[in-house]
Amino acid sequence: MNNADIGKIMLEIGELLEIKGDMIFKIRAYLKAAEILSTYPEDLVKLYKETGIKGLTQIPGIGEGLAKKLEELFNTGKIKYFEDLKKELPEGLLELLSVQGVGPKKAKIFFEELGIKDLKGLEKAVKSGKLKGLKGMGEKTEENILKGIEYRKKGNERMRLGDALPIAEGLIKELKAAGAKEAVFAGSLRRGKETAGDIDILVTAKEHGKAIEAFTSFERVSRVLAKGGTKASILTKDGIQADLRVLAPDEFGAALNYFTGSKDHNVLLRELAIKKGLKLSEYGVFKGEKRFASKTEEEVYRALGLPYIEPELREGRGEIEAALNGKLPRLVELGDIRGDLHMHTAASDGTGSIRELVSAAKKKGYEYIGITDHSASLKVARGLSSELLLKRIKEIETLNKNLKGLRVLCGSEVDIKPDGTLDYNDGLLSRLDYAIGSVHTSFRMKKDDMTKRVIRAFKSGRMKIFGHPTGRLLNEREPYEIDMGEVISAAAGEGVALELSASPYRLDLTDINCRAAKEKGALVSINTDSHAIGELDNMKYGVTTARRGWLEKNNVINCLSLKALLRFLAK
DNA sequence: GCCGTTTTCGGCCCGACTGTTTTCAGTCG
Repeated sequence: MNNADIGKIMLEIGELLEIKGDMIFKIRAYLKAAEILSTYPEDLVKLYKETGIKGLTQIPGIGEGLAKKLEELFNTGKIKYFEDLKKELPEGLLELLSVQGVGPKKAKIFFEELGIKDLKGLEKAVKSGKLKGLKGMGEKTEENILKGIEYRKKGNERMRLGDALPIAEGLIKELKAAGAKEAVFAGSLRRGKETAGDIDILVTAKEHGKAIEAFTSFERVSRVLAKGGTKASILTKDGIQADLRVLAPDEFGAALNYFTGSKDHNVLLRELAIKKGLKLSEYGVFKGEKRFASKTEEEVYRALGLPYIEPELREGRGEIEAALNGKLPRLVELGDIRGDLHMHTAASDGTGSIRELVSAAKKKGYEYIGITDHSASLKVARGLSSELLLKRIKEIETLNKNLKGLRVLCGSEVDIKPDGTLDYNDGLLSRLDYAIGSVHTSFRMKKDDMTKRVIRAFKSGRMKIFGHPTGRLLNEREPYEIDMGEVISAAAGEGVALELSASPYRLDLTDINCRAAKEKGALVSINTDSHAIGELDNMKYGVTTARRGWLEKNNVINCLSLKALLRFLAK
């Protein structure tokens, strides 16, 4: 049972309690716990085994009551309270909550009045007109629920950051061209989250109507969902929803803060405001009726006695406490990156040549790059034979002699075989500048075995970077089972850097694991894993994710000078 | 159910919109 599973159980308990109509604050405690537990950096089962119930109550948001339920779950695999709830209310009701416009109250009415137990039942009931006559439900409600069910069926998954960001930037550009004074995106996109559910855009404009008109008639619009005096929603041709809000300049900062979120961050800010006898809303910070901060985000934070908090940190994961104590990290920036240590050429499964990569890296102002084609056994990616790799070492040696301002390192992305050995022999590995060890085969190993496999490779002393550590592909493939807590500790101990793959398909390490790495003293290497020249530009996504993981320059090996990096690799 | 420069009780974020109402509940972000 991993943390995500545990969080899901807490979520389901909370939602069932909502439907049941239990105390709102009890419900909130469960929902909050769900959020905290599912993103908790340590393996919770392990934490319990090592520290007992005390360790669990150390987690903010987990008190004695929840800790006991967790204990029961870990020991028996079940929570009686949850099982009883499920007897009372069918589990299928939870599906209903994912339909836009259906919340706990409606779900309860559907169950009690019509015996609806799941989504299918709801659809049938709507279509046969059974909702009419229920309290508070008319034609419009029926229509909306049907639309909601259709939308949900389409499998509207969240869009990857790398797909959503260019669309948002495109919309911003068009809005500015259409006369918007300021135009920015907010929401999870601004916080740099790995996926976005929609695109929130805020603008200030002289004429509100004009901005709305422009927004709803862009080329990329496929459908206008709503259009009013100050806001509008569209569906783009890429199938993502974009919401526009037009604001007065003097409320821009407060609105930007509010619409950037996260919800948890906002709630905590508001609680802080209350403690100070103030009120915070999307219109500003108020003392009584009087508004005294709203123009810029800096102003809003200052009014609450806080320094500016970077959007990537606004997840309600301790950033406000850190801000209060003057302990906010100085987050790594794209400009701090001095090189890219993971890229492929046409020799294996890439498309470019070393020379092309060198020239592109020079344009970025990099001091070094590492060429890391695949190793021999990875036949699907045309991994290099030992002979070819030896040739490659010589080739790069020669290249470096005539190269100014950039050093090319000769590395390899070496497969970690199922038994934990590396795919080239020791002698050959020792001649490389470094090796990235990666898992490309036998993804379905048991958690324990996978963890041992990787740690054994760490202990070889021949790999300096652990490539895309969890193997996930966003929206496509779940991570393989591995105990990241243990892996991160081992990485810190063995001097292996954990890769943060900047590929928008991976972003692996996750933000949460980055933070755990920082706390345990493991270093991170932010690499693009480029297979084509243009992919070198993906570095920004990696840096964003690193920032979400609270990483600073000194946590990242490719922020080191060449000299310091070589020292790290030689260790 | 959690939590404490409001500390073991009594708090727990704020506002808009929608659809159904005739003053508001439910849902959403």
